[in-house]
Amino acid sequence: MRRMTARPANAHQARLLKLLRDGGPNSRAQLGDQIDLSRSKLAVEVDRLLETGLAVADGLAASRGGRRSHNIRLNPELRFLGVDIGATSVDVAVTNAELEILGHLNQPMDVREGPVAVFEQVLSMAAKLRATGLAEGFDGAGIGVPGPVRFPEGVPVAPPIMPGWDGFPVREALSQELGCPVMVDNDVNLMAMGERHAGVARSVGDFLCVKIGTGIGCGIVAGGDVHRGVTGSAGDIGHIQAVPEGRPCACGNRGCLEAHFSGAALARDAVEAAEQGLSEELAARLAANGTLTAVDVAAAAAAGDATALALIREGGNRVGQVIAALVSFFNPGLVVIGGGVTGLGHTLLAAIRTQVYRQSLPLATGNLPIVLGELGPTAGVIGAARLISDHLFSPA
Amino acid sequence: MRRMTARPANAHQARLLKLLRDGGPNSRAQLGDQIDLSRSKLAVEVDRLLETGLAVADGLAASRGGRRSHNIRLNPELRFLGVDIGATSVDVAVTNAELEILGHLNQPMDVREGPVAVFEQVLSMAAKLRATGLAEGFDGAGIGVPGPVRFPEGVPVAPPIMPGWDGFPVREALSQELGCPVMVDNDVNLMAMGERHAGVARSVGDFLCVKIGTGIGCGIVAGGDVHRGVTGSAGDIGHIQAVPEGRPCACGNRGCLEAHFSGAALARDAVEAAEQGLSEELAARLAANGTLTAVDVAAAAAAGDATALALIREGGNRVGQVIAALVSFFNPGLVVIGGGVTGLGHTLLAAIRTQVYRQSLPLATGNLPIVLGELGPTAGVIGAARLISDHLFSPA
DNA sequence: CCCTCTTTGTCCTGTGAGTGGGAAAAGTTG
DNA sequence: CAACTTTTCCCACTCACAGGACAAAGAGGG
Repeated sequence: MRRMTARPANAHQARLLKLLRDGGPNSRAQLGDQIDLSRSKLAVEVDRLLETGLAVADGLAASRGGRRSHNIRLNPELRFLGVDIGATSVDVAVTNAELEILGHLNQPMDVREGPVAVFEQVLSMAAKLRATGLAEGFDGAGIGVPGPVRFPEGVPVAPPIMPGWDGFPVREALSQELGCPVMVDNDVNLMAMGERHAGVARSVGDFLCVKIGTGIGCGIVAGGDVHRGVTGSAGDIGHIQAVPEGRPCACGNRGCLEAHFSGAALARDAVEAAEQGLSEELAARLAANGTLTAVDVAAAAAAGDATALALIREGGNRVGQVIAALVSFFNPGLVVIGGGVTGLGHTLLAAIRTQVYRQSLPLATGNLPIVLGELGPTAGVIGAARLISDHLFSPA
Repeated sequence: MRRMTARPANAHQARLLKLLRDGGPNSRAQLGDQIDLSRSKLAVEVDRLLETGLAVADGLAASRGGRRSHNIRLNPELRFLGVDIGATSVDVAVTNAELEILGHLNQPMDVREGPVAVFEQVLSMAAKLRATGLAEGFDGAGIGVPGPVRFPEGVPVAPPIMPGWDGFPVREALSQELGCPVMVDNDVNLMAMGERHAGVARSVGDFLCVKIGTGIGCGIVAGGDVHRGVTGSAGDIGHIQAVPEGRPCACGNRGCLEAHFSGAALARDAVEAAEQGLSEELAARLAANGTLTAVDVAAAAAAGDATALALIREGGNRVGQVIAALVSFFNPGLVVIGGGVTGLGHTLLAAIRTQVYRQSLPLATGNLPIVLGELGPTAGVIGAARLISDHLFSPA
């Protein structure tokens, strides 16, 4: 099949495509209810979408008391690729035009191997997904990278944890390789977009999405749009000082949040506790695997291990303290916690909530839910698909 | 003269009005260069503005090499009222449609006296300005209050420092009294809008405006728009914890930024230092006036008093630490420092800069000016006038 | 099964916004 | 005074869109 090359010709068509994407198949009449257009104009625009192949007819809709309407849906053969490059692993997924995940692969991998090696991996994963018959090609791809991105150009800038990526033309290179349009963004921003599209943040216009993985970052959504800042580094909260004169951090300062709590810091603390004999549970796991991760700490905590619980609580307090400051500043309507350490679950959440509710003013916290992300590892790839579909479903 | 009641009938007219407001008198041809409309259409819309009296003809423009053009300007009889209610004083100013200040009054006053007493004062100041012949009436008024505001309704909500104002229908009451449209916002947001309209932040789309007066607040401008948060309390950074287990604050917590550095805290510290005999300069001023304010500290510092300088530096460090966190989070293109304590000048600025440049990542601080506000006490009233003019110069 | 009512889809025309060209008016420059 | 510019006014033409008329298709009642 030839890939779709059409783009909406005007704002109406773009609007219709987004309605179909977010609301699934719809009858012409239902579309008419949601959009402010005369029936004649609507019919013309829908016909154009059918002509260009962006949408297709899909049988008859149920009757609403009169003549039955024809259903319209986005072309079911459209395929988006969502790529979420984390610090230690890559997620690649294929979605249809409604951003439903049709296939999803995850592989451990170190970003520090550099863009060339990583993209080789990504492309082979994409090829594997294609080989299963899920897709014959891709109409667009969204890529998330764990660092700041100059958004318009799709180029990482000065990424602390991924040297070698600085200035690498990710967007252009992948667009060339995949033969389709590509958009690049920070992985945390994509997670926020994912949760907003299909997760807990559906229909919330102002919220924060804190991702605690190997590092810590924060997606900022203001007025429905992602705020990226002037250099694309907005949300980079890992190096906010959480502890005056605290631990040294890789960035050269002391007391950075990331140095005190993150997947990496937690693992280090756990190993230390195990070696000092503070926790049998952790020691046993260390002996078994030779190493510890956040998952081990979560398991130990679930088993009631006091040391593990204390580690989580202390970390939660640190993060909560920073989030409390951000809540006072930003006054969001929701805070979503996501990333690798969400396995720590309720213990972590409780510690964070305690800090935030205690330290921020009642007006800001009064009706502020602080919840775990709903989509887990798929948030990033869904957000990536959403990014490119937003781009492609806008007037050219 | 009857007040203008016309409003722009469409987006083109609104656009033209804003061009005339921000760019001053302009010829039709110059307007044509700035707006994407055919000459014929432009002529029609300009004529309508002239008909409704929103704009007037204003002589001939200089020739650009051919026939001379007629100048168009906003009706010079339009008057906006800008009101900036601070914790301890009120500013009231009259502007023309181009937001130039024609008259400005300032009076000490305590907000805690409640809305009725304050508005009596404001109305009498407005009447005084009117009596000078500057205005025969007002076409709109913008009001800034020192606390969170539910923006669409123009009602203060749960303002910590102004009990008695909670839920008071400021917008409606003043609209009734003044007989013109009124908009209400947080005073810090208005300061940000003022600096953006006519001060250092001209043409900066993403910046923070930190106002250090009796308390501390922060105006947030993202993508050219003020971010107010879901409950209108965004930017309320005075109660972010700056010192773990620090001084008790009126809010019930400990270590709030505001408890450690603000006009009020600085005055308290200065008195304490004077009484302990740490500073002759401050002691002399205390003896002379019976009290000390930020102005005294500034004067003492200017005279080289070591204690005063130390107080300023320490305060600057505290604020700088918080701003550093906000810079990491928000990634602004500019930070403006304003409010009553700007008299502390370079010493304060240097302390803040040091902290921010040290604690935030280079990508965020690389090209980040941190400067004093340019407009001083007029920022608030200009912002207020801007607020109402933005409202009135939008399609109805 | 027939009749009426409702909903959906199509066609057609009127309207108003907006564009673009040309001519007249009003300048400047040499 | 002639040649050239710029502004302004006027007019015809295009285009998007609304809204009504009408046909098609189905539901439901007698």
